Amino acid sequence: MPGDSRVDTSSPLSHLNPTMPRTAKSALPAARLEREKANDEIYEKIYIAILEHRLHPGTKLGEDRLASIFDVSRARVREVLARLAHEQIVDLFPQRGAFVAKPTPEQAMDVFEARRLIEPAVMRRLITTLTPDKIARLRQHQELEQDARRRDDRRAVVRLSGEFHQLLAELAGNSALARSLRELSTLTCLIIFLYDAPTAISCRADEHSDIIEAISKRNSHLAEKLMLEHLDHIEKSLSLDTSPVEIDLEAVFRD
Amino acid sequence: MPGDSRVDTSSPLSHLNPTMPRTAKSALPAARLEREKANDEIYEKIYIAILEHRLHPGTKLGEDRLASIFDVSRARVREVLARLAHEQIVDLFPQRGAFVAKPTPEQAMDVFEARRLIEPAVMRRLITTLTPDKIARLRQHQELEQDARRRDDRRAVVRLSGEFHQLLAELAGNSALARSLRELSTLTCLIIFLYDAPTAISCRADEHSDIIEAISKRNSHLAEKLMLEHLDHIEKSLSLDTSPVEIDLEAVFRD
DNA sequence: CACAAACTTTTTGTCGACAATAGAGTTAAC
DNA sequence: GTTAACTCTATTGTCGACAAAAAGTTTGTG
Repeated sequence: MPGDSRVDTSSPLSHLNPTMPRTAKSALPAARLEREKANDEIYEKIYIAILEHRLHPGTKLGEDRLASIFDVSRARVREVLARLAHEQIVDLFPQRGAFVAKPTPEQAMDVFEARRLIEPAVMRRLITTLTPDKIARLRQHQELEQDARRRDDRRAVVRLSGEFHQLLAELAGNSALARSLRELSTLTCLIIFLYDAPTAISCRADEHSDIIEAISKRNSHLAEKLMLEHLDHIEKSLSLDTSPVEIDLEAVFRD
Repeated sequence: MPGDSRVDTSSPLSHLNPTMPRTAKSALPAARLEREKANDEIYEKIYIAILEHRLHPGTKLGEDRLASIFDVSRARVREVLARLAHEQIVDLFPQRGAFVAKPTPEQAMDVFEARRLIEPAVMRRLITTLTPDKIARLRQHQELEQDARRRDDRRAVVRLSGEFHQLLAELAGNSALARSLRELSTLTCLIIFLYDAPTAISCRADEHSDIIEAISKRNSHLAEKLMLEHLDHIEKSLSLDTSPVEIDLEAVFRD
């Protein structure tokens, strides 16, 4: 769930601080969740649209435009855009508005380097804390993905591929790593759109399956190796060396 | 600079997308920066206050209160609080307001696990890209820290200790890792306040110096080892096993 | 005396309006 | 024909006011 509405009921040490609501009334009223949802829904709609490449990097997200589309006030839209901006999904230019982010090649390389560091660790942690339930959830997600592939639904494939990695991190059980990987994963979606060499398909179909297999056999070494190869395949299929920030028009038309 | 006002002038591929401002007029007008600063300033004031333990975890941050303190409208305060909330520095309870975050022991352990993963990688990267300028900046920061120690300014010491790790990540040159580490570092400040065993001092004085020494000698192996030990020392000085979320009052007074 | 209900106060959520600025279009001058 | 300055429009930034909800207070009852 992306919209992390932190209605955290577990507040430790609350007895120490008089400013906290004392009577922690267990589960929350749920009535307000509907209110909250309003904002989260429009957040998620934009988020998904971007992940699925229905909204291209660089496109402007005008406040009034979105406000009338979702039939809410601009203030709500503004809040959502701020959230997206903080997650680096949109760039916010002061006095100019919000644009879907366009990670630079440098950023892209940084993202992959970070993923190569974090994801093997996620594999290790996931395998040491593995349960049948977790394997089931992975297989379940894998079916969704293969379904989308069979339907040739490119957009869903891209999104689900990203979500697969997020799911791995979530199941691994380290909130900090999961948080980081979520951001890296969404950025990767943008990067793939911007730099994917048109010939190559972003993710080979069975690599995720292979990884799940290695996990379910608790073969940590293999799982890490497959993950690294998987990340390398994705990065190799990109052309990050091209188009350095500005095309030198003079050079193009010289002589 | 915490307030990441992304006035990114480098927009690659902008020629591909007609919705982007074409004439990228080099450096930005600077007049608006003063406007921006207004918000960033109040962000940073609260941020620093929390890092320095002048604002304790759990304290309520009322909007009206802050608005009159900083003499701005509530809307500005709201925006800043949203930003802090996204960085997990404050918890935002719907319809109730903003409170300085109180990471749970589980979160705390996750944070340290993530740091043990990321920071050695930061050491490696920093050393492979080391320049005299970077060493100078590290030494410079180190002096600030020792100064604060001499003055016995505990608050500054805590903050500067955290910033040291952020500086390392920044100098290492990977934006994604730097971003993650920034969050982890600020969370660590909160964690230290909540769980520091009162006997132990949070950071031994010379550990940072030792790390800088290892870096300047380009001894990656040693730097990584020292960093891991440093993190272990911090974590060991905490009592994360105590106070599990809720004190069982009945058990306390039973028989 | 304790507990519960109703009322009051305080605080947050939401919205619409106004001011300020950037970008586009237009006109004029060279 | 190209460039420069100016105007005009559309969009963002900012604010104050109103509505809704929670916390605090008072009152009444067992």
